[in-house]
Amino acid sequence: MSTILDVCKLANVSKATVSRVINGTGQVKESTREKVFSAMQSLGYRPNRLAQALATNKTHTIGLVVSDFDGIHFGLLLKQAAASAEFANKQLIVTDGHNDPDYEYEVIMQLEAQCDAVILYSRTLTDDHIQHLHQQLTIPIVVINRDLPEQLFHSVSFQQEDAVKLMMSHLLDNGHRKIACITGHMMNPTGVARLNGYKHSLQQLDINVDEKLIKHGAYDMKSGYQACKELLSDGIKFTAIVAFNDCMALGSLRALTESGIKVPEQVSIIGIDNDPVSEFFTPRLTTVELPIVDMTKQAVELAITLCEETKATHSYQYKGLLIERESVMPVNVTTRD
Amino acid sequence: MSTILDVCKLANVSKATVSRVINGTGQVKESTREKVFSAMQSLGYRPNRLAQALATNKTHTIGLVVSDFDGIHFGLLLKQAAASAEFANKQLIVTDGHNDPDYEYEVIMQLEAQCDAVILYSRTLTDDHIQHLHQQLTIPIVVINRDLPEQLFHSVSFQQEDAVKLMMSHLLDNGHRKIACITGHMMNPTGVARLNGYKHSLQQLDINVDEKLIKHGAYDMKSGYQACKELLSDGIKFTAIVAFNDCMALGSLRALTESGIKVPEQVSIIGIDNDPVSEFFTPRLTTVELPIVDMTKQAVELAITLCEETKATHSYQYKGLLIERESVMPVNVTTRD
DNA sequence: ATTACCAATGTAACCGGTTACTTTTTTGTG
DNA sequence: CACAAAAAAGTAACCGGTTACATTGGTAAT
Repeated sequence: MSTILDVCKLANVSKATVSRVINGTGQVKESTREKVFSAMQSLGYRPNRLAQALATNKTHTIGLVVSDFDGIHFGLLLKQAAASAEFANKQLIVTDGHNDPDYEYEVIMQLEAQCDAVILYSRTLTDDHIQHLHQQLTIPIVVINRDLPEQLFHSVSFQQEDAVKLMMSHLLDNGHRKIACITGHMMNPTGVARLNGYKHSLQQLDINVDEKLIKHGAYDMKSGYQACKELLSDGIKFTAIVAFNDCMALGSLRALTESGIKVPEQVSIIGIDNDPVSEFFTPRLTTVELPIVDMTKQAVELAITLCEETKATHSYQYKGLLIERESVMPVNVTTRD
Repeated sequence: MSTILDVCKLANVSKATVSRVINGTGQVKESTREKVFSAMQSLGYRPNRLAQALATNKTHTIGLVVSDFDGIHFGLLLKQAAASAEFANKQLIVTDGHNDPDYEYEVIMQLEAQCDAVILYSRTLTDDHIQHLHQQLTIPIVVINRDLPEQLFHSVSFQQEDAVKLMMSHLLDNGHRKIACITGHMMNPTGVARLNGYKHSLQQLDINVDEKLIKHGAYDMKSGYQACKELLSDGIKFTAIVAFNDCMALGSLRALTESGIKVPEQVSIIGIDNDPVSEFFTPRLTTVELPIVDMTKQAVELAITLCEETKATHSYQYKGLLIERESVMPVNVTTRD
């Protein structure tokens, strides 16, 4: 690996001049520029980014931290983040927190010297953790898909409660009253907000919230499957399931199918996310879209903006959109009670 | 962000001493060690990794480059890589190549100063590209899931052709003779090897290879879906489909279901990967497992080993394992011709 | 021809660490 | 108590760049 000194020797100029050529700064005579260029060329020289970063205190890198690499919208999120970052000529470095808040906290603190900004998609950190990070870090932090108590940080969030209300309305409009609910983790605000959406929707119609209809999942197919199995073995009647993401909805679809229960004829299912796989199951899953791609794009753009200007708190909020497919139908009169 | 100098002042010692305390090297009196520790503590000091890397020429980081962030085994791969890296106390930095060989090449070259080793999971780079990289780079590179022409590089690979032969045997054993094939990209060795597996399996039984039964996909559900639709609209008879990954198998399952064709009663389907979602479709997909988790673990361990000792070429090869579920059944006699 | 100015380049300090080498302090021994 | 050896701490160069400032040389104006 050749260094700037090798280029200096070959082109017979000083470090400063080479640096000027690399960065296109200052005044350099055309002939020397060419000399330097061809020296760089023939050496296959590439400036050492670490050294550049150290000298300039600019890394041209944005960090993306997710709680876990098999997270929910993971694929779309990463893909869009990578695309947006490249578009802005920034390096993206992606890390996960192994679902461990302490580790995740440490990872982020470590990232400080390596990034100009951090995007955080966390489901394990508490609000306090994030608050602390925000105070400690000298680089901006953009929190994505998370409801913060107040608009203290830069954030790109989603109207969680309203989205669930949208799901519920769709079911309620179709005559469903006994609606089972498969939630996500309850330690973070997202799960709580969504559950509120479920409960409030029922309460608005004076329908009793039956705790036995609520099962806690972990956002993956298996837990959706298991939650549904429990629901069935509990022997409680229900005509529809709201799942707090598509994966769990699809897991429960499988559980129902296995038990010989027809979807949507006997039980309707609605998910949230609009996960790309949802369209390929039979029946195609009705869902509320969580526009993770747009949100990610926004988050990256915001992060990049913040690298240059540290302005006031920015925050953006997105909302859900119902995507009707085939997993919901009007409640079957014979099954109604 | 405090630096080593801040610690020096507070603890009233020199940089060298602080450095010794940080790294546990050299002789330091217990009392000064404590002094330095508490100074670091109260400042919340964290050594700047960039500076450390520059000084030592060791980054304690391994780079993972994938061609595209929605790649095939992507989730499992990243998760395992992250876990293995953390276990060895290495930082993992993940980047994608936007499916563009030139960009990917450049990304890898850029990584040189930032990593001690690179793991490459590429489906866009040609063998020549990889060869070049290998020559240019001063850090070791481990190629995963890719058949290299000769054992020139460190690699963790998979017996692609044999795996497809395994799939084919399973179908052939079940009496299938008209077997449609949904391939992946044909510009890289994996696709070619797999297609050879398909053709050779047939040839061994003196069955004609009918090019009309071969459709090219792109390893995602949509392309599997489309390939199958084409197969159907072409009006060619087939009793089974081999797809070169589970996603495409599941896409074709959907296409068949949509067209009212029963799987496996009328058409059998077999995939490869053992993608976690395969179990949740109905029927559960029969597949050949590609042990990506084990392979990844091996690759990371190899990469880490190579950071210390640059030894002879290591290579590991894994093979497929048939996982029988419900998407394959003996050919229906009435449909046989 | 002198001066002034500006373009082109070089010098050296700096970013935040590590480390070979040197100096100072402590300890042990006769 | 003197002195050698060992332990502890400091000094300064270095990693590979950037950049403020200094220097050089050429050109136009006087």
